[in-house]
Amino acid sequence: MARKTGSHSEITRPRIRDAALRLFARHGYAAVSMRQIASEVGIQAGAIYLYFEDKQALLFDLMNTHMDDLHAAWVAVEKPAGPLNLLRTFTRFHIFYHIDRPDHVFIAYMELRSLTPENFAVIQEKRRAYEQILEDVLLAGVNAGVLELRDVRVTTMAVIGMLTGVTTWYREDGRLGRNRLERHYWRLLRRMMLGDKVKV
Amino acid sequence: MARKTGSHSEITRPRIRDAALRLFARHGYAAVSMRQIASEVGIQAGAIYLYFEDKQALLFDLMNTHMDDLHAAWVAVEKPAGPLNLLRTFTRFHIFYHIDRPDHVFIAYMELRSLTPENFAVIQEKRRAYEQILEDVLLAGVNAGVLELRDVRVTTMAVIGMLTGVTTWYREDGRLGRNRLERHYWRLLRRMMLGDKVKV
DNA sequence: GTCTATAAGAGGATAGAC
DNA sequence: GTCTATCCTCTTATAGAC
Repeated sequence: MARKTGSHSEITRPRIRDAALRLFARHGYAAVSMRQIASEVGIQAGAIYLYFEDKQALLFDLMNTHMDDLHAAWVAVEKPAGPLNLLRTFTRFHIFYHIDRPDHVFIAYMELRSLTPENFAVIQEKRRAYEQILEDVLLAGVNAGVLELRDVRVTTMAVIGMLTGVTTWYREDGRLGRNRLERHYWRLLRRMMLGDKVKV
Repeated sequence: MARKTGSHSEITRPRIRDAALRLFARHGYAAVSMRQIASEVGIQAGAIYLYFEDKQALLFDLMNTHMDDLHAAWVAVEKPAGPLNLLRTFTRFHIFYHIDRPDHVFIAYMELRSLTPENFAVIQEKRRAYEQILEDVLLAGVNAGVLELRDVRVTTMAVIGMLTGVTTWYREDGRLGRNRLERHYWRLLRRMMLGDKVKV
């Protein structure tokens, strides 16, 4: 039953997404024209409207898919027992997932202001839900008496900021490999979380 | 000798800067038109060109002034003796300076990609120099045997990310006052920096 | 110093041929 | 499904009146 004749839907649509993702990340949503995106794909500007209602729908599709993929990826991760092991797993997951998708992350953080109010509300809620994952991990650690934190919410935001900040400076070909990077961050985090219970 | 008759240079120019700063922060450089900026000030678009060569010069002026002010503000801070006290002072300075100027910070981080290569190089170098301040503080702490850090550069970036991330969620009318906020962050930082030397 | 008017072009989006 | 052609609006920037 699959459509075949002359249809490139399954090829062109993802190619438009890829081009838009890269261009939006590089120059910003407002600075990129439909003509530029089309040119990257090798089609005409008008053809984009066969796949996306308008420019805003294209941006929303990129951000929304990213947030859904991020959630799904975390769900798929095997979770170890114990709050501290779980925190380590989240740290590793977050850092690796983010440095592997710098363009997605950049857009998801930077183009929130380019969304319509309705679309913004959707994305913002998914961001909140993701932050909640970390907050729940920390809360479990506190309740289990493993972590010593005065304010779980503030700590959550501090950790998210610290981890996500990696994407702003990490380079794949830089001095540090991804594994050493992750271990450094985990060392810092572990100290931060455990207080005087840490044995370095 | 000051010019007086009919000249509003000293009034209009800063008003253009203020309007542009707010609009750029809210909607992004590329999404804001000269007409919008002029309209906020109550002048015509053409009048902006009396004060700034073009739109790019306006953006650069905002970012460059911000970086210079940031450096100058740190230089003006009274520095205590001892690496740990100095780190505390830097933490407090960075958090307060940044949450007091959310629009400046937002632009300085988000609109780097909107700068011409020449202007980008200038701003990037000033950002690097600011990060160096923190790196030097940490280095002094390590050399004095007060701080225990494996990799000063990575720690610097982690701390900068954690501190600057505050601006993405902090609200002046939120649950937390600025002083309690700063103390929370310092608590986390102190643990992170001191390792097993900390007494909580 | 600010205005109106305008140049010269790029923007998003659509219509209709093929 | 993609093309060309086009509409109409908005853009940055300048010229010249006042």
